[in-house]
Amino acid sequence: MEDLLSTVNIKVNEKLFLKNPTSSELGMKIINVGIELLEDVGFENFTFKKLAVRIETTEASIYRYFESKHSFLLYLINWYWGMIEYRLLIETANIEDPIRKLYKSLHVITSVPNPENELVFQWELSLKSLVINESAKVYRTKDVDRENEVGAYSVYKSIVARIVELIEEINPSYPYPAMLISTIIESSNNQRFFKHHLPRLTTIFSNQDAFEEFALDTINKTIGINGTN
Amino acid sequence: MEDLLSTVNIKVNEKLFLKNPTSSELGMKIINVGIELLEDVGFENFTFKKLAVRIETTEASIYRYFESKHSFLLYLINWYWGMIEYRLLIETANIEDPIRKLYKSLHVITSVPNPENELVFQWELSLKSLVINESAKVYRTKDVDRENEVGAYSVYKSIVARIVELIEEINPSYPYPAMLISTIIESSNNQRFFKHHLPRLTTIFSNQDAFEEFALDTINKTIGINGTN
DNA sequence: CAACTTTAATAGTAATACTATCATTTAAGT
DNA sequence: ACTTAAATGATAGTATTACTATTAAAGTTG
Repeated sequence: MEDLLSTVNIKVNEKLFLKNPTSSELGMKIINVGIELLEDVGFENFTFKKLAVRIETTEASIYRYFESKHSFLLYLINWYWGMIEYRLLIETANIEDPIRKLYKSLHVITSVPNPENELVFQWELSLKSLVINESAKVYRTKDVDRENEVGAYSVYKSIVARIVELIEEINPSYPYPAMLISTIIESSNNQRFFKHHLPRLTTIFSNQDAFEEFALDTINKTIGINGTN
Repeated sequence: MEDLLSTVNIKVNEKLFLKNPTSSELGMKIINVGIELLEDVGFENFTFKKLAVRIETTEASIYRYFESKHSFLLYLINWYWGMIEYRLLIETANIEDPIRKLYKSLHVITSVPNPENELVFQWELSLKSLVINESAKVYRTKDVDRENEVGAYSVYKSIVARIVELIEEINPSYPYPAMLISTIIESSNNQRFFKHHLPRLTTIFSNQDAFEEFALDTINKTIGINGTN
């Protein structure tokens, strides 16, 4: 698997920025250093002022790209989803068996990149922890509906729809495919957060990724796959 | 079931307030009107200033009770958890069969109060929607660890632990009880939020509570209960 | 009714979340 | 090389937020 970012560029909904940050050096710096700063201080303590200082530009310049720190976060999360959707596409392209396809999809969606492996793109790790730590905040605001109208969540929805189709192919009588898959996606982030901060709320195995196992076990049992994966 | 609130008073960790709001009229107003205001404007737009105006007091007076709006939210969520723990205790007290006990517990934890039924306590509905809309924000901050140290999440953890025990009694070989139960709890809030704002991420049945069914189905299948509910 | 606690009133501060203006640098086209 | 446009930098300013501090008034208790 080669470097996706350098070859493919992920399109993000144009309503999420004022000016495309991937179109300029400053824009790219905002993204790169922004992810870093978000990781360091957390969303609530993150300000464009701080970011401006860190990349040696001005607040006003950043505001030319993004309306607010909230839409900046939304942009980053959407970039992440876009990347996942792309990976979903290419990494499952030549798999015929819907069950294997589902397993692969689950892996793409829920796994955490292993720092020992080659990274698929530069800020893969930071972005993933950003998603884990902050993504739940992004849609739980009074603005969801407005944002949803301009398509801010359509990538997320289409990822869910794609997996729902797979589940329906495997077991058309399972009644809750969308619930199941969005539960797994959200839980992936939750449980990984718990693991670091509230370990008694989760289950930890020392040597392997408990969440992926749990997800697989849950999916298998709920939709009724009894294969020997 | 009589009015719990009027007879029992839910103890909330003392580190979560500067002065116990249940000890005075103003304190109670802060809670009551605070819940209302939070529901109206959402956590990000909520300020003590606005609350002060609405209850005709001053910002400074509110700050005597709570350190910040974040700790106010944390207090409310903890009050909610405390209430759930209490209900868990009394509503499952005389159930012997661990499976029935688990089902009842699940209901207490995940159900949304039906406005057509008698309410168990006054702000039951508002508080529940507060939990649904805002609770994910409460622990996903850079302060979790510090707050966790002073016990801000112990009620939540003890609720999870209680259900984990039940699951272990029912099926000692199920490997992920804590993950399963915290997933269900978090998902309960998520899915109900999705239902209102991002319906394509969830499954909706017109005539019944799809989430409770889903939760039951998932629990039954994952831990291996094949009874007839 | 004195002592004490609680609240109200007012003021003030540093930081946040922006918007506006204008000068300067850089890049792109002819 | 020259003109024009676009992007950035520098600076300033505003309303709101998230507090803290001080003093006065009101209510409560012993």
